[in-house]
Amino acid sequence: MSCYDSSETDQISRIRRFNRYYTALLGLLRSRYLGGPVGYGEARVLFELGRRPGCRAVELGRDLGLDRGYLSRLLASLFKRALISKKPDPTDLRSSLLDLTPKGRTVWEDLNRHSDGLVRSLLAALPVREQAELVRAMDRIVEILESREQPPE
Amino acid sequence: MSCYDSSETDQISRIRRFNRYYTALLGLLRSRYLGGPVGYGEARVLFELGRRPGCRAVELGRDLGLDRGYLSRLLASLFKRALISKKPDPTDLRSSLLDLTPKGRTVWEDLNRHSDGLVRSLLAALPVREQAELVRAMDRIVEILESREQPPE
DNA sequence: CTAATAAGTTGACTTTGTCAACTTATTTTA
DNA sequence: TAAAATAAGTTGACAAAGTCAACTTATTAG
Repeated sequence: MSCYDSSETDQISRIRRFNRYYTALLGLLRSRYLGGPVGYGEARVLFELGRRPGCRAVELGRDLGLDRGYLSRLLASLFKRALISKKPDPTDLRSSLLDLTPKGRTVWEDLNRHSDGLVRSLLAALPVREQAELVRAMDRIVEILESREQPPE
Repeated sequence: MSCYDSSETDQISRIRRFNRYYTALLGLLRSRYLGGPVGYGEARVLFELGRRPGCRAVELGRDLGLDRGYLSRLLASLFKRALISKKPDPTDLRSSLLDLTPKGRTVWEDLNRHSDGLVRSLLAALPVREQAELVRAMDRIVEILESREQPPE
């Protein structure tokens, strides 16, 4: 086995190593949400909604991979706290079009500032060259994975 | 803003994009554990224990980032099902040295086969050049992040 | 020797996620 | 176009995952 072994087995174990490493890192970032104004699930919904104003629950669920029932409750909770608004979808009476309220937008901005801060402190711990290389590698991974013919459903 | 903008703001948003993408991917992989012989938390513990025979609970907890109480219950459950064994730690009567039982080792092998299969099917959806590039990018990310002076606690 | 600290357990609790039944609305199809 | 299939969303009942603090016992530090 050479120093540049690229056997399938080796590749798999390296990817799994990355997955372990990144699971831990994301867990760390996620833990920094504890005690915030909204839970992690709600934060994900708010965040996505902030990026796609006027979308319907089913789209949020698809994008975030959330169960319909769970999402329904998350939305109900956000609605009760006046962070999101609903208006009737003119093309489908079963759905509503969702939006952030001004208050929700404020929380959204706070969450973004918070997330940015976490990532910023990560970057700050690296030399400038590594910062750039890190970002390039991440971009490339997304690019490659998105090019798959059939992303696993 | 040039095509190769590397302002801090831009880097942060690209990292956050990667985090979103990879959160979804890990969630997908994780969901494939549903209905297996052990839950996801137990699987993580088993997996780590398989790689570090004879370790103590506190080390598992550190490495996996698990709460002591939660871990204690996970271990109790694995013990009750005879997947792990304990023997007294000669140097500290509060701790036990943990190991997989033969049965636990079998489950561990199944889990690994399963995880390998998930990753393999991911790789299989990519051209060979991209496979290699993907793995290289992942290695590099781990390398860079591990070089940080103070990994966020 | 005492005080502080660490490993692990337990109880009580919250959050997160899953599943299926159900209602209402839309789409398909015979 | 009426009946059947499907889709969006809600709800109840659960299960899994994770958190927190009090507690016991053992170890270490002062």
